[in-house]
Amino acid sequence: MAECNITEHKEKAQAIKACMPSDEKISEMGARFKVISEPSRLKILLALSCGELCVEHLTEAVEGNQSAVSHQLKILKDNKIVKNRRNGKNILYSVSDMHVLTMIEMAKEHLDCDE
Amino acid sequence: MAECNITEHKEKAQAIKACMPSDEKISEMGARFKVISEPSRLKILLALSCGELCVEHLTEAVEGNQSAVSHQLKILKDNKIVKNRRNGKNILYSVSDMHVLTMIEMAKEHLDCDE
DNA sequence: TCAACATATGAATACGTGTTCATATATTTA
DNA sequence: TAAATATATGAACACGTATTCATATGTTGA
Repeated sequence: MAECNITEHKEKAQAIKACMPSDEKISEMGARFKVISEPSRLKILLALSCGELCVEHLTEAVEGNQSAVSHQLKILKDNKIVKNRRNGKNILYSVSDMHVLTMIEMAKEHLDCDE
Repeated sequence: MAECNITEHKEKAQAIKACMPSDEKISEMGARFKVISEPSRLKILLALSCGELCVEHLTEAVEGNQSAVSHQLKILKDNKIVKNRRNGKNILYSVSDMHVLTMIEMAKEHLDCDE
């Protein structure tokens, strides 16, 4: 974070406003977190972190139903967090954004510490 | 992540199911991301990352209204992401969970790379 | 104790979104 | 080409939740 070391209290708010990212950038950051905040999507990503999977096996792995998984995969794909490729009748999905996996891993470890 | 290197495709789903965290743990992880996914809360945390602030100045820094900021602060506090202390008429808030700041910082840097 | 200030909170509203059901699209096999 | 299989998608519904408004609570100073 940029430096915001002001002495005056009232000016502090102004200084912070000045170094605050744009609303657009904040929205983008939030969107990123929101995508991985939904348990159903998180579960899908945890499954895909083990490697490429077709929708059928993925659905089985997360114990969901096919339609719901497809809907969530679309959201993940639109957000460029997963990618897919066709293989015969199947479409194989895999994680394309390793950065989110890192964050998920961090969150997981953080929880492990608490217990 | 645990090892999931199976050769058989169908068994893969079973293996992934076996090493999948519990639904409860997944929900907790998701909740953690959800708290910092809302732009208004993200903005508050970015402001507080510069140091302790009272509600009034915080409200000014994020250009919000007092009630909305208070509501979001309650959510952040309930989730143990911020803490507060009274100082005369004012209540000063600060970040208590440095781990989320790290993740926010990561997300911010990741965005900076794309542009 | 009263007035002024700072913060919190309850209720109402509006809005986004995850799930489900039904169905469409696409690919392979017979 | 028809049937079977795999995946995607649109619409309806249900649900959570952020914001706003009005007001309550708590603190200080006169």
